[in-house]
Amino acid sequence: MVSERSLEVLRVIVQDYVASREPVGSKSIVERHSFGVSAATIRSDMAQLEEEELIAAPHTSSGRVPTDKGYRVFVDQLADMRPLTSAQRHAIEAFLGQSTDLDEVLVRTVRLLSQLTHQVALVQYPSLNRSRIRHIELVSLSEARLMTVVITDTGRVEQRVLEIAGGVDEAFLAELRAKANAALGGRELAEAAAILATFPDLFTAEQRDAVEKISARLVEQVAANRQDRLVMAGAANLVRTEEDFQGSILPVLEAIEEQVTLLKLFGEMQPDQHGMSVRIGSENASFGLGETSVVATGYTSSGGELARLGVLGPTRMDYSNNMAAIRAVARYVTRHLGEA
Amino acid sequence: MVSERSLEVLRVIVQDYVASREPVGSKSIVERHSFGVSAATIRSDMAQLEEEELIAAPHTSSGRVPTDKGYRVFVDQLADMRPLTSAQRHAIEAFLGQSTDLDEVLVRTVRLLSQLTHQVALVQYPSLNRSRIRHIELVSLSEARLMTVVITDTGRVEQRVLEIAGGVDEAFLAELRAKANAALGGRELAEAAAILATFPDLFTAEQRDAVEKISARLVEQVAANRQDRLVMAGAANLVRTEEDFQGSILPVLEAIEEQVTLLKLFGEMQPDQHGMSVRIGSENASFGLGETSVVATGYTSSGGELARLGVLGPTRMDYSNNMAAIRAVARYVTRHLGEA
DNA sequence: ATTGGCAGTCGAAGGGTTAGAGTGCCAAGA
DNA sequence: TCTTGGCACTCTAACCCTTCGACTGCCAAT
Repeated sequence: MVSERSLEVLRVIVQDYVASREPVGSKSIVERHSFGVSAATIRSDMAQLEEEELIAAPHTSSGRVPTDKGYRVFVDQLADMRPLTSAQRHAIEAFLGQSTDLDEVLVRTVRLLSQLTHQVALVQYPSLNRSRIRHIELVSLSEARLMTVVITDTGRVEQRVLEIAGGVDEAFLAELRAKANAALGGRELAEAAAILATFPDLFTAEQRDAVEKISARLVEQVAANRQDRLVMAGAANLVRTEEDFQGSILPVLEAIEEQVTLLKLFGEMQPDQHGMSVRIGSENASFGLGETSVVATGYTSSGGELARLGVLGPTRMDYSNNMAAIRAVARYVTRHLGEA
Repeated sequence: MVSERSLEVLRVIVQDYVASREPVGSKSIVERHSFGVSAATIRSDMAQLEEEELIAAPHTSSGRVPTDKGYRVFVDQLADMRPLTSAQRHAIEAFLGQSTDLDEVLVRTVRLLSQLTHQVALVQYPSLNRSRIRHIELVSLSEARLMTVVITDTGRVEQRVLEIAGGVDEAFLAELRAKANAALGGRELAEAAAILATFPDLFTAEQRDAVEKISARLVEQVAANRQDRLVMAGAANLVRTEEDFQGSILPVLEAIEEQVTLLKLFGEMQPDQHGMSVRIGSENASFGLGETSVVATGYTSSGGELARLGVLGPTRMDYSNNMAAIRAVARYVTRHLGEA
């Protein structure tokens, strides 16, 4: 059992260690904080914490360092999400305020987040399942090449190129375009596949082949969930914190470039009662990221839980600050995208 | 003056040093290569090279290492661009063969390049100046928000969102869309601004305000040269070669994320008679990249010199292999995009 | 429960030595 | 004039040893 004061000691150990990267000793604790007790007393508290495996010693005669379990307790029980400074709020406004399209919003968001947290920032593309189709465009690029564009009410534009042997004529394209827009405009993406399936019947036998091909492509395009992509910024911060990684940051950088791993990890994260998810060190071992922590939350564009955004960095990170920054940014992005 | 054999010695010093990261000594040269002379002779050749500042000694009694000037001579006079292995050619085919739209081609290209060279790969978005407008789409997203989409014959889609106070009605939008497509379809992007300037006169006084706003946005959109963006992959390779950087790789990673610096650097590069550009170490000092080399070449999509692609890495890199890989990939991409 | 005191432990830092690789130079040979 | 073997010299990397200092853990006293 850990006493009340012991938890307080854990808190300052986490804070001091995060701030200084030096193992924290009992003496420096009584110097820097006013516990009103002596170093020996702090030592016995530290013995308790060590008993519970919340802190550990790199070597016998050095200060103590939080374990992953210690960080976990800190995040769950001790971390206060202190509100951002007004300068920070101002930065968010200034940074995101003038964005035009979705891509731009995401890129600016991720840059902002990496600046606020000094970590690698990640933003997942929003899911489109609940969006509705605004417009479908078919453009012939050349003899045999055709481009299909789907525009949704969330401002997302999906484009594909496909080849049609023998080509298609403009009149047919116009007809298909008109029918597609009439039938699909305003519908949710999820409905599109069923509707498109009936399309070939609306055309003459000789056109049917092309219609089927185009429909198939549209279905695929509509199903292509952009949630399988994420935007990243701040890789330089990884190098800056390189010393916090026991091994090399190479696997971490590779995971970031792969994206797949991170998307899976994002998918597994369970939000707490404040909507924040934190995964710490060894909790990510199955992803080969046993020395990194991920802090994330969800954001929504127009209706429904849509996607996640957060940061990734060494276990030794400023959780309080990062959680606050992420929450603030997520709220702002949600508001900004919700205006659509 | 450097003798013929001295240059040959420079070549093997570069090759061996690149391969082993160890300073090269006269003894190891006679062991690994058959010059038919003794170590003492090689030493006098090395004295010549050192006199010319083509090689240097990290400390008095160690082997020699190429200087930036030495790499320069190597690249200009000694490097042979040995053709790729058939396995490598095969990889290019397999990797790029199935790409659909432009974005996809670029992303795949940059990944491929980083794999072939083990360096950070960079691909600049192609210039659109010579492309022609295929289609213009105006979509009302909500009361006051409108999306403009410009599609070009190179398969590029540019989208913007703008706000129109008071909104616009569908009929007007349809009219504007029709007129815009009639007037701009098939025209080069460069011509668009002039044509759009005449647009407000075609509409009634009360519509003019909205038309002006939309036209202005389209002009901006058409002028927005995508050449100011680049795609990047293989940052992990930087970490892998970290020891080749005297200082830290931090400024390099930052430059990569900034993009602006690299685009300027790309812009300054002068192709040699084979169309390849190589900038070595201190030649990039003005960009804060005095320890990195950049190898690049141009590629074209449909007509005209369009954009650049290449790799960036430590001065100690395998120039022969990288130049060959870049040239091969650029040729393939040019061919692939030219089919449009 | 808290405290001061004290012995004990361990890593980091400094100094000194050694082994080895490599050069530079020179005088002799082709 | 170029090449060669020999040899003295230089300098680093590695190793060991010692010292210094920070911290803990324990204990007896409060």
